[in-house]
Amino acid sequence: MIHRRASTRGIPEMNLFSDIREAVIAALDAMMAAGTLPAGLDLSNVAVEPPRDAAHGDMATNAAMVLAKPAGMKPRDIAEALAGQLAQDARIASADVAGPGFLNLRLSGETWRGVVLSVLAEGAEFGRSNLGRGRRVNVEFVSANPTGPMHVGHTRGAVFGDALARLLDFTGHAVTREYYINDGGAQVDVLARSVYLRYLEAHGQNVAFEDGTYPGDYLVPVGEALKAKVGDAYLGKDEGDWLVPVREFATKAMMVLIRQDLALLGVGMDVFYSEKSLYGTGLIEAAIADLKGKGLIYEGTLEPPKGKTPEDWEPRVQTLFRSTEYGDDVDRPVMKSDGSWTYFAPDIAYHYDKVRRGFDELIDIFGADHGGYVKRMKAAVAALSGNRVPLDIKLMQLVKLKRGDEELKMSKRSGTFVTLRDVVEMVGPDVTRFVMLTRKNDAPLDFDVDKVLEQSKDNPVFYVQYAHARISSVLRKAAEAGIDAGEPADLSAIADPAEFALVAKVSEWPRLVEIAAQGHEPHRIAFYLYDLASEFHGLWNRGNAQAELRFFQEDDVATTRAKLALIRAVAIVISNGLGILGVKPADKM
RNA sequence: GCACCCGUAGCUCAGCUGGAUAGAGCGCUGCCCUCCGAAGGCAGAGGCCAGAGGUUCGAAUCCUCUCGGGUGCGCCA
Repeated sequence: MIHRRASTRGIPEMNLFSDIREAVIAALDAMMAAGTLPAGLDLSNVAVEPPRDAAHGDMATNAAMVLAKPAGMKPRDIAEALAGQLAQDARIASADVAGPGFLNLRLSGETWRGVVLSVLAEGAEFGRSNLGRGRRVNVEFVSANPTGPMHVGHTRGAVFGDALARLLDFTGHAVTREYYINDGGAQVDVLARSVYLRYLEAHGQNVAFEDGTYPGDYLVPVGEALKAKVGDAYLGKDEGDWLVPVREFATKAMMVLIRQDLALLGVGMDVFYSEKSLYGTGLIEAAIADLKGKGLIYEGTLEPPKGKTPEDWEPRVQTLFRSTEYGDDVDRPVMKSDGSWTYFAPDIAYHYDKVRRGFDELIDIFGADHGGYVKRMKAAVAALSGNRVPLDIKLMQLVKLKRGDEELKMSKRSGTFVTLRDVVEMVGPDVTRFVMLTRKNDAPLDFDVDKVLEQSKDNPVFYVQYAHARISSVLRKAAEAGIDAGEPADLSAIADPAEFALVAKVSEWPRLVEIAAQGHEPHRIAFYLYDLASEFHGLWNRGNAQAELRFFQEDDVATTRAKLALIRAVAIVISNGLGILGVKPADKM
């Protein structure tokens, strides 16, 4: 029987690996109590994992090897004794010592059938856990400058951040999704001037887009809207008369655009946080004062970087943050020599505010070109929070958009780039999301718009969706035949090793989710789903040769119902996994 | 010059916080569709895990150094 415990949310959590690990720990405790093992051993390194090779059984524990040294015993002797102790557990069919001291466990058929029932009972909750214990996590992502529509590069960060947020939510964290609007710097002035040119254009004037303006025609309607709003009020006026209101108008328009883009992907934010809102409220000053109070702000002069001295380098005194105290390579300026803040200062203030809002953990998702920024940001958060709040920064590598061998290049100068909207319109949100998550964040990603639409095995999106669709198809067929798949059936027809192997894969799901959540690695979900789909398709294919492995058994309702339970469990996991990735499962292809 | 990321099969990449004989897809080779749930299936070849030391019972994984690729490096956000 499967041991279930209630989480603090009252949700039953079936996690076979932690269940069996508990059994192993209990057995080791019993052995210590009986004197078979020395008392007081540290068991924290004892692990129960799926073996790499299925021939080694269903689960393996390294207990004997980890404990050999502290116990002063031979690994194999410990393993033998542990095997004897575990033999009393009804869930464990056999325990064999192998290799240097692994204990390979084989679980009973009844255990696997119990897993199927648990999965059906938990349904959409299967795999959900209280790992995070309600800790408050802030995930800041996208944060694209409000100067234009989102492009492919932003898409990856958006999908990653959203999937990570869903993953953390699924594992019991209280997640806030946040977008930092960089509306405080020179780039929004450039935006304002560009919109002003479009505004002149809307009034029938001929304008030239020089360097230092944004020539993209996505600003044409913004210029027209501005005309509709203010008429000719800004015609022939000095920049000083219109810059501020146009900037505000344009930024607002861009954020509407960006929200629409995010919505196309199914990404929603809880908070949009304006950089500009930090100025004039004393927040920056307060953040810097906080650091100053800790002795981390001083006036000083930086050394020129060796080997790459800028032509016009002159030593100058600046206000510096002693980030080297917290592992950075050099101290960083927070104030320019003219007394205005550097971009780093509002960033410090922003993170200061996040800490003050009471988050237990911060995650920032940046583009890879911000790699040089990681250490100072971590230093700032460590200093501001007194090392209380961890900050994890995920750097997103580039996306190379391709169509076959042709690379779809983008050029910011000409104003032509492949937008998020382009991609979503070409392949759809689900495919976009899944593909963006089939690589680790720190590995570059090739996105081939032809390949991702291909209906074949080497396209993971299709392969996973196809598995779900096949299951739906069998369930439809069963329904037509009047077979009720709803009630838990007698599952004794699930008995083939190939079926157990599929259940074993299903049983890994809660563990996999935890690993992915702890590492902030949503890509693991995508790879797992591919493995699971592969296992399922494999069983399906074996049904070609062995009719008794087919899920739908013409004249045997009891057997069919058992097998339907099995594949429903698979469908539940696929559906839950896709849910974390933000992808809708397909019922037919 | 310094910092960060990366280096795994011909190609594109996984590798579950240190486990057993390092995996998948593509490509390649050989079998397999009169019928069966074949938008495919089975099998095989292919690896000095960039290199060298170190820690450990045990290293692709941790540490040090070297080589190679990418990114970044004081009044740009």
